Amino acid sequence: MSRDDKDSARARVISVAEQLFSDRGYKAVTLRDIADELGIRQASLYHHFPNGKEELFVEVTELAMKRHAEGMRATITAAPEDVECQLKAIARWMLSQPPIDMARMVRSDMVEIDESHRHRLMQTALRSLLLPIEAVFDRGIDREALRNPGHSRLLASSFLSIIEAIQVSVRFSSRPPEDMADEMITILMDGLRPR
Amino acid sequence: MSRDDKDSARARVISVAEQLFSDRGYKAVTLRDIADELGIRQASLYHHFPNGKEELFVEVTELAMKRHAEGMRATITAAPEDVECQLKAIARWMLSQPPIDMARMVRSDMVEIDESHRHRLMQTALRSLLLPIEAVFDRGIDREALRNPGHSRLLASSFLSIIEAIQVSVRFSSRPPEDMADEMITILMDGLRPR
DNA sequence: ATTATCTATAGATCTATAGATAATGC
DNA sequence: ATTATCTATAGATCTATAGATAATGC
Repeated sequence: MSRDDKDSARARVISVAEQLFSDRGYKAVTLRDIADELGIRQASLYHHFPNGKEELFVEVTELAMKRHAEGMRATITAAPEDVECQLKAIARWMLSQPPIDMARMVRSDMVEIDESHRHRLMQTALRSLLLPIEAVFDRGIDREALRNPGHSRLLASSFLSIIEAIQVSVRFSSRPPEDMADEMITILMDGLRPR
Repeated sequence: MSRDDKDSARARVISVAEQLFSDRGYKAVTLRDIADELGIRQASLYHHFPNGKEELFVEVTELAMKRHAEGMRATITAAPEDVECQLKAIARWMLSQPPIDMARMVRSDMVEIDESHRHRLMQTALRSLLLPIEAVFDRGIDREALRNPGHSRLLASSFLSIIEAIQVSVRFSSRPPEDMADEMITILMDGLRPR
């Protein structure tokens, strides 16, 4: 088998695993689910991931985080130097990716894996997702395009959770998620109070 | 055993199960986990819930939803007729309860249970959590205390997800969650843009 | 007599390992 | 020769059932 096939076989495993883990979480997805989706046998997964399910989950999550870190960076630098524009661009980027349920990740998935893996993944998630958004708010505050809201970390995690909620609501609404994100970002900027 | 003991034994099971399910989700919590926490044997749970794990989960979730519906109602009627006050009161109520991860519930937990149970629980969650918050926003819009933001459902689910995010962040921050909620509600009302 | 627990265990499912077989590249 | 799959299966874990035993109320 060629180097390409080797890569793409492993990449296919990761891609299917990411979809399933993203949807149902670490514990609820079995290796059998992943193998079935790939049309191979459960034991064959051990060729690509000799250390089994946890290794696969860690790898899937790390790759997703790497993708997010790079996607965020590219999205933000490509957007105009304006907080509202940058947030809307970030929202579009996030909505183009498989949903991340941070709450589930922290409270359900992470507790099932090794202490050392957990610690590293948490750091990576913080660096890849939360900090870039936080930086957008901080730059806005520096430029006095935002008044100082006190805690940009809280703002960033609220923003993230709103995007996640929109990704859930897609199941029940036919409204384009980008519309919903734009609407909420406008509200964050201008407030609900009439003027 | 007295009627009270009967009730309280069952109630203890439900209480422990709620804590565990709330923390780690349906699939990740085993009946053994629940029994261990109660200091009884796994099989003994079948005395209280003859239909097993799914019945227990459905009952736990329905009771939690009933509690939320009533808590929301009481909280909102006790609060002043002012959107900001009512939202802050709702936030305090939610923060006093075990966290609900709506995204996990919809995407992970609900897919593991029976179609009919799922359907009913989803309806109950909508009625108990989302609609009361939506109604607060709608009344604010009617009174012209809010400008019409278009979609109060989106607003309600965003609000809920912000509170949930705060409940997660309690793990990493020593800041009182009520402070964080108040800060985010003020931002929702007044916006981030300087004036 | 009723209620709440227990022990023992069946049957299903899940992760992981060992070793065989097939496909591909040199 | 290397890589990717397969079959077979061990061992752990999980849900659920059957029937025994202990505790409580009348």
